[in-house]
Amino acid sequence: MCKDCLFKQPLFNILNPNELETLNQNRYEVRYKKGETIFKQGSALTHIACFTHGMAKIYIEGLNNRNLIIKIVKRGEMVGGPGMHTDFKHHFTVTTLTDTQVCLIDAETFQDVVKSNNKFALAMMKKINTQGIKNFEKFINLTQKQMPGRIADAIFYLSDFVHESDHFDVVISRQDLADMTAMTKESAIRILKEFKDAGLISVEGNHFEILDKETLRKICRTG
Amino acid sequence: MCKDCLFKQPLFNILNPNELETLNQNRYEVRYKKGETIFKQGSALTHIACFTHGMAKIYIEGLNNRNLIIKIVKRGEMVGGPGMHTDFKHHFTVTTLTDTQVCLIDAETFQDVVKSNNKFALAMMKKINTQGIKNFEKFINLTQKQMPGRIADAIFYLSDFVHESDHFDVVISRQDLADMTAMTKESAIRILKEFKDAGLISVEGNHFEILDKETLRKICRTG
DNA sequence: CGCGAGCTTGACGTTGTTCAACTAGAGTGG
DNA sequence: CCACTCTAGTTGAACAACGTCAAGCTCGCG
Repeated sequence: MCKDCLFKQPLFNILNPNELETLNQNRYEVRYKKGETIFKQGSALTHIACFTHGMAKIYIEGLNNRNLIIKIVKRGEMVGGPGMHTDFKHHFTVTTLTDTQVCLIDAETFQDVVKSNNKFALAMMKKINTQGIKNFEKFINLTQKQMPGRIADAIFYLSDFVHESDHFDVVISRQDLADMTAMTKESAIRILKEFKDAGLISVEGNHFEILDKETLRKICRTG
Repeated sequence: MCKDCLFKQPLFNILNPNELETLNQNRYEVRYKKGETIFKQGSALTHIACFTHGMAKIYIEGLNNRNLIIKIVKRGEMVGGPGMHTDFKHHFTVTTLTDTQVCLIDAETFQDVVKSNNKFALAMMKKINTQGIKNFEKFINLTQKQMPGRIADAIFYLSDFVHESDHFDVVISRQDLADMTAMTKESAIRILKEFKDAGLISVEGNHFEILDKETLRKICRTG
């Protein structure tokens, strides 16, 4: 039942019981194993996903088999995409990083609710625009910073947003880290080593630890 | 009068006469000379702009005085930005490329109309998401293509969207071209020269002409 | 014990930037 | 009308950043 869901989007509290029940009637739960694909870029957008367990990476499949990871999603988050209300296709691929459980809500039903509740529509717009602001920052990060700045950004993203701790075990591979920062795996590894040698971070396999937040933050700012 | 405006967004046809009149009551026209700034990044988003004459560049002010041009707007287009419905700040700067005339519509009034008319709200969402899809493409263009691919993209953008012709006089400087493609002015010039020497385009000062569309398109795709 | 996937390292080549010099044209004042 | 200046554009040489390729490593797993 959506109304009792502990992991639902705060957004859904705007809905009245009827609307929430409508969504509830048009959803189903699915479990994915690590590495499975929930949405595939180019395929039809028939559902939106709400994460109740696990994590996934959202990435754009670009040129020459290169990917660009734009976001890592976790419990409580909702994934629709810019295909919603437009061409109803997926413009990115979503692949799980851990075993994952999601609720898939019918996209048409969802759009009906948006149409019927304009407070909800406004909140959705706010959500979309907030993502837009983040994308602007990402543009600057990816196009105007050199590799150390981009890796530092990624480390803070993992620390502040994904794992919410200064020391954490990453769920992503080195290749994924490279795909977040628009560089090659080898380069990403080299920068990590530089940071490690400089005493900014500690890296042992998948365990990361931020040691010198100040300096690392400075590298973020200066690029 | 908005209702008689020849250059208004098709979007506004969704509004009923009352709503359109509300906007009409809360707008004013402003003329800008070439090079003037309409919106400044970081300042308060109090109005949205509808272009009735002229052109402008929308760019993000990034690191070390570098800019990233994300769009060129012209007559008939509306500029709000992701600050709308969120923090009500501008997240980019808009500077005119020619003498320009715009209608500035009060942002709060605009939001009231969005709230009251959910068909309009949905259309706005569609518009925002369409821009989101374009931003995704831009991510790939800027991060996964080398300079020739990026310049070729920019040339097609100018040809297909801005000037709508195979031969045109650009309104932007070489520096602007560099800011569209995330490279230095010198690099942009060099690539233009390469294209010229290869017989793909003709460039005389500000006059551009696409000579070999096929090859240029191929450069776009392969990066 | 061996296999394979992900990780790491080094040498090398390419791509793109920096810096400095030079050019052309548009305005400005004598 | 002629210097003069200012800006945008152009070019080349040196250099730094980044990618490619190939080899070796580690560690979990059958």
